[in-house]
Amino acid sequence: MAEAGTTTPRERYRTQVRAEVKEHAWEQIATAGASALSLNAIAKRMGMSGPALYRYFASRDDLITELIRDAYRSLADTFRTAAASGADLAALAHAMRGWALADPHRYFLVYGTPVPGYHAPGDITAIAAEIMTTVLDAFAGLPSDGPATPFETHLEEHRQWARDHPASAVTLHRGLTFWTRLHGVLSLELAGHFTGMGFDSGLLFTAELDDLLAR
Amino acid sequence: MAEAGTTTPRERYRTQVRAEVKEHAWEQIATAGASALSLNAIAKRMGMSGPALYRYFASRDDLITELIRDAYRSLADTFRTAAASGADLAALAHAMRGWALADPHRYFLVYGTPVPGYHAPGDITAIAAEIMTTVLDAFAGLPSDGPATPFETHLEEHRQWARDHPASAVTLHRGLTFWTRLHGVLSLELAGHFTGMGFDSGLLFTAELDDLLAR
DNA sequence: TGTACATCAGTGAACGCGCGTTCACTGATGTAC
DNA sequence: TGTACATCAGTGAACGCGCGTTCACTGATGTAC
Repeated sequence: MAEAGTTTPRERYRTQVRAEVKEHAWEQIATAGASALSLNAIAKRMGMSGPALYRYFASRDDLITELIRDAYRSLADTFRTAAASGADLAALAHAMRGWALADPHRYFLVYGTPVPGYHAPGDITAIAAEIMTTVLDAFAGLPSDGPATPFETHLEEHRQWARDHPASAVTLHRGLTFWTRLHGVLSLELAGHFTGMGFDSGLLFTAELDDLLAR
Repeated sequence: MAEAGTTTPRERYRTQVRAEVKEHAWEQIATAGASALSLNAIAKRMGMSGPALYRYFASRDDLITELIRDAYRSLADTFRTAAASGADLAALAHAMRGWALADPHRYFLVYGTPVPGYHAPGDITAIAAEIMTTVLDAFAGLPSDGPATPFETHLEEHRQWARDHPASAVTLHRGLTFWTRLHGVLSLELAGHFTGMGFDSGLLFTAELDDLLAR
């Protein structure tokens, strides 16, 4: 029997094949969109028969869920790593932009058109919360002066999502704004709504960021 | 022969069936997503055989393109109507929010995850430009003081998209910011990324709008 | 007003396709004694 | 070190399904004289 914490050759093989399936899945998503993802097509590309993949994923939905989880995880890790190495908000924002541009299909799998009827399992929701926490932490050091706005007053009593976070309502608002503004530029840019307009969307992103931090 | 500008019964019938097909198409998109849209399924729902629909739409892609065109058109009309009745920027923003909330699937067909390989025909691009023009017009009356930022300087020489619009670079920037910030809140809200967080996303939207107009 | 013809909506059969998934099976790899 | 057994990866056949699209055809509606 294998020691605890050791991997057997079979386990390593399994892990490797699963990873290879996912790689092909991402390729397919990039080529034809997530809705065209097909286990049979992936199997064919890998030189295997269709049913073989059922040794590795319980179903097509199972594979997609795992891709979504990986996508969330990779953003959370990007943020955590950046924050751990002392990144400020600007660095965090650029890390996010880099993550999104590196693979737009991955961005859209997380933040794009939702699939009707699909509900993410709880652990994915937890990762989303982790991401938000990183953002709030990054704001925690900044001074939050000025009178509270109506929305911030509202947040005082509607902060379930940040129940365990010590940030003030003003900070929560700044965190949310950070989040929505970055997504505003990124989602339009990645979906191609700026193509042909002529300006550099990277500069627009930076301008938004500057405005955001110049409070 | 029918007089010019008159419609024959047959023409009226055609128009009506086409509209009915589209209605069922939207229902199907709402139920299972745009990728699951199927001519055969629509035909069945209408009590017709599949091939019958080919009298009304050249292909499945043709139908989808028309739905996208209709979606763009309805937003453009919403804006135009609002602007024509003297709406200010706040009213324009709320009109947009209303349009998006009235039918999230319609919003996502336009601003959601792009379909790999799909290129909108020229007339659709023209509608998108019309929408942007309405936004810029609404900003035209406002004072645009203060020193130009780096991005605004960039816009001076990269304003192909607003070639025919008299707005200053500062105004162009404000128009773009208006656009990205509203989409930032709306896209996250509609995709459900705020569900369970506890706050009222309408108030966040309004807060963004207030900040935007309080320059 | 009636007849001959043209137009056009809709049908049913058919083609070829790929999908997800199940099942019984083969053959290789690992495990226990 | 060798033998008996268990585990597990992968196959091929099969099921049932719905898809987009074409085609030859029927029957109703509209048009011309």
